[in-house]
Amino acid sequence: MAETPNTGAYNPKEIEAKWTKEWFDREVFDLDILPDRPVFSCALPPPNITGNLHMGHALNGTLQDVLIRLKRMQGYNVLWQPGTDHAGISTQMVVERKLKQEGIKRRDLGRQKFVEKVWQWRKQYGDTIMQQYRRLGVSFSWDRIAFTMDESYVKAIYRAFCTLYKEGHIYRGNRICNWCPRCLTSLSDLEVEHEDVKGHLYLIKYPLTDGSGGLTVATTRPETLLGDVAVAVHPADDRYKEFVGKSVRLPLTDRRIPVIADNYVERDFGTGCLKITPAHDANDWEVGQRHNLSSPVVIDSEGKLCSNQYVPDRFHGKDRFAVRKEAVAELEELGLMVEIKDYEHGVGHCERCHTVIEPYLSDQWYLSMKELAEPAIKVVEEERIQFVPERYSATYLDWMKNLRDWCISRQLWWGHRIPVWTCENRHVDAYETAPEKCSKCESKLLTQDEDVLDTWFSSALWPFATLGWPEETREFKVFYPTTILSTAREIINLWVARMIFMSIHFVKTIPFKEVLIHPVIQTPDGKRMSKSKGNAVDPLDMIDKYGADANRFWFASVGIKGDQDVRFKEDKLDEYKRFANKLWNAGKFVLSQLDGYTPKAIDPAELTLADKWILHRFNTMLKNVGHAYNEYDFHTATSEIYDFTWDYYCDWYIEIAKIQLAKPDLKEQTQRVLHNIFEGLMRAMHPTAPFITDELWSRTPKSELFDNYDSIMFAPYPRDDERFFNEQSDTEMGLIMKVIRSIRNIRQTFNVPASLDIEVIVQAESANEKNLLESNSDYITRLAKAKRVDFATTTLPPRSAWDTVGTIRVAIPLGAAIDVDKTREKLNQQLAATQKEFAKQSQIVANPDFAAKAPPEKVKIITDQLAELTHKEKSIKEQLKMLD
RNA sequence: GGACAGUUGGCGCAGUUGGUAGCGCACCACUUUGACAUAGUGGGGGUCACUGGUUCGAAUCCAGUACUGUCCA
Repeated sequence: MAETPNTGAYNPKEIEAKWTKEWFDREVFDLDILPDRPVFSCALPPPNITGNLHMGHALNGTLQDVLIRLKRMQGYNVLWQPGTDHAGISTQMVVERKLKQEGIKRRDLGRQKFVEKVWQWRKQYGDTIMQQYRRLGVSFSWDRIAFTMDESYVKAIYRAFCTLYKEGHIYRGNRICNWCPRCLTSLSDLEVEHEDVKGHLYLIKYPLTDGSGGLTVATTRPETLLGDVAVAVHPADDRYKEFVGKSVRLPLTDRRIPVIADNYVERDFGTGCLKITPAHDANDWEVGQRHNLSSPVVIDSEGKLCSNQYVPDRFHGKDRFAVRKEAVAELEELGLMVEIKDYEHGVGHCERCHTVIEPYLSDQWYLSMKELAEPAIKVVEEERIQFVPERYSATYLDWMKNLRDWCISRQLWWGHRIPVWTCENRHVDAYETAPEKCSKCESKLLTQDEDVLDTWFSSALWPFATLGWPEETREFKVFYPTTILSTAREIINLWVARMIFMSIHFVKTIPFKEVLIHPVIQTPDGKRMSKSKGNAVDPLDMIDKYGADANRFWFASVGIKGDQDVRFKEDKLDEYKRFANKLWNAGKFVLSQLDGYTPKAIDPAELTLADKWILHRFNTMLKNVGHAYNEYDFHTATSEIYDFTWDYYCDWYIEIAKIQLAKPDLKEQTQRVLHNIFEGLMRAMHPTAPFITDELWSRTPKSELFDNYDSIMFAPYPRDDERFFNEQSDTEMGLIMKVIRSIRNIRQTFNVPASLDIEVIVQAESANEKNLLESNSDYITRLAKAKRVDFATTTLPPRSAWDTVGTIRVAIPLGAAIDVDKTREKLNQQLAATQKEFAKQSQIVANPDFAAKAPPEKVKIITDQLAELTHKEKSIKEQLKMLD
């Protein structure tokens, strides 16, 4: 029924709806742990609850599902842990925006009410992406969907935090952090996107207080000069040595600031004089610390100029960018602006809202990284954790070895509130649950820290917190450490690294053994897909249009072993849609031929050449697919299956099977081969295309061996069977196929109508080849549409169309119908090609070094080819002569 | 600025130890034969980015250059 009316074409929508319902009704995805089985597990990188499924999710979901389904079929206990994270900033933004439409402001609502609103939103929309994943057919352990704000997960986070706090790894620091003036929160280094921006380099003169001239500093941010506390030069810079120790007058204010010497200054940059603004630049902060300088704040948390003694009244409360303009104008008027150059430089932007980051001096919580990083570096260096492709371990190690402390606090309301309480006597401590009294003085007057934890802090515990840690659950014992983690490369530092050091620290083991880094899907012209640019493709639209299996097939085809970037071309989905249709129709045909057939194993003794050949091809394919999956080479696995199905099974074997099925003595064995391969092919393909294979497999008759399997997804994954490898059949069929193609070629070249029965003359010099072709002439007559093949004629009729296959001549006597000029033209073309090839080959052989240095088997190949070419040339010349 | 990757017919890509360049789409021609026109059959089309090196022999190995992209600062 799953067909488009009147056409017989495959209709994926109907099949996908049917099986999705079936799978969920029967709860086939729920976790089931069976005794004495090997284990394969992985955790889905938790998507954000505000998110929608994008191409990256769909790609990564497909790759993991292929592995999970494969391992499940291979008899493993599998766990694929799904779930979402609470996405502090994003979710808060979304809910704030929604409330704003209702005219409600977050601060008016208050923290508790606001958090309630977020929970309401989460209940209504927070599962959207998980529902979208269903369309892809992924076999998560659906009964185990986790969320980083689940009660048990929260426990894990507070356990982790308190442990790190008590060990001294977490501390509070007053220092420069990345601040988003729109989100009003700090961000970690990794949440800042650096982007090249066309700006200016301003050269500003700071007059010396002794009246002996001035120093010209270079800056991209003149508005920050109000917070300057020094001008720095390089200690070895002869141009400025004499000024060190003097002071300058800060323009736009009356302040005097010193000239200092510091190695940090790059002599070649700008003028070699650097203004130092410790409160608004991370590097300046370091300089300020070294020289014991103060750090006046002149820009507030909202990016406006402060109303304080450092800022002239006229700038109070004005936006930082407005003040930049005004300051530049004033400096020009004062004659202190020496030069303004165009200048392109990297500027940090908030990853979520794209506001320009303001380096901001504030109190934040930090996780000290040095001790935690060390063992995490070791496990990758010692290859206890391996990256696939391997090159990404360098990305990881590079970052881990140059790690700064991690700012883990965020000034948000949605998230895990930092479990640190301060009592009335200023005793500070961390508590896993809300304390009744201070741990030090027993005071009952305690206040909790206002900040929440970075979402990535909770995600860092994902692989073990979802398994119930710190409880020793059964799942934890069975499935941890997980087997693989599959993700995108931009997440290596943000998430993968953090899971590794957290797992080592808390669980004393690695979180996963291999990290699979999949490619990034780009637009057709190689640009990054992004929702805001409007060039993103919605995978759900693609599933609607081409079917989930076609999409999965494409995702698998570009999997891990491929490039690091993949350009999205809709044509490719169409190709795989057509492949699904091809499979569907082949299935229809095969199933229609199985009336009255009882499944039986194949007896290798009772096979025709074509049977042996297709079994050889099938088992070769299975072997290659097995190897490919072992290496996470999804591309090879996919193309092996695709090529076997279309090029060998459909194009050749099914056509030959039609001949054999018509012969009573061959019918049953042909059914057997047709059926065995088709049934096995469904299982081989199931991990990539679960919907169509489940449908076709469910309709395929099966032997009692399969009675124990409820669904194809639990049936054993097919393995190659040595008994069916048969190279000889491959060589022999290859020759027959070449002869058939040769006849087809002649027919087309000479416009012999398909309806016209023709006689074909085949002359083979080799007795073996002759016997082979003769005993399989059925294949030739049927597939080349010949009335009869004549192997006996030694003298060819003069007006024949010819072709050669190795030393075999293939001819069709056309009599008066032959176009002599056309024949001559074709033969001359062949002659030229043969001679060209001959020249090329003989050049190789003519080189004395070739015979001397090349391995003998290679020499033989070339000399054999040369002999064949000579023969071919002779044959063509004979044919030409006959035309005269 | 540092690192990584890519460059093969019009387009998207394969090409595992170096040994006569393949696939899909598109293109041209023929075919509605009873699994499939979302198909079948045949055909045209590439000095494998450039330069140099190693080698009897290089798309393949090495070095450099150019362009494109990604990650990190």
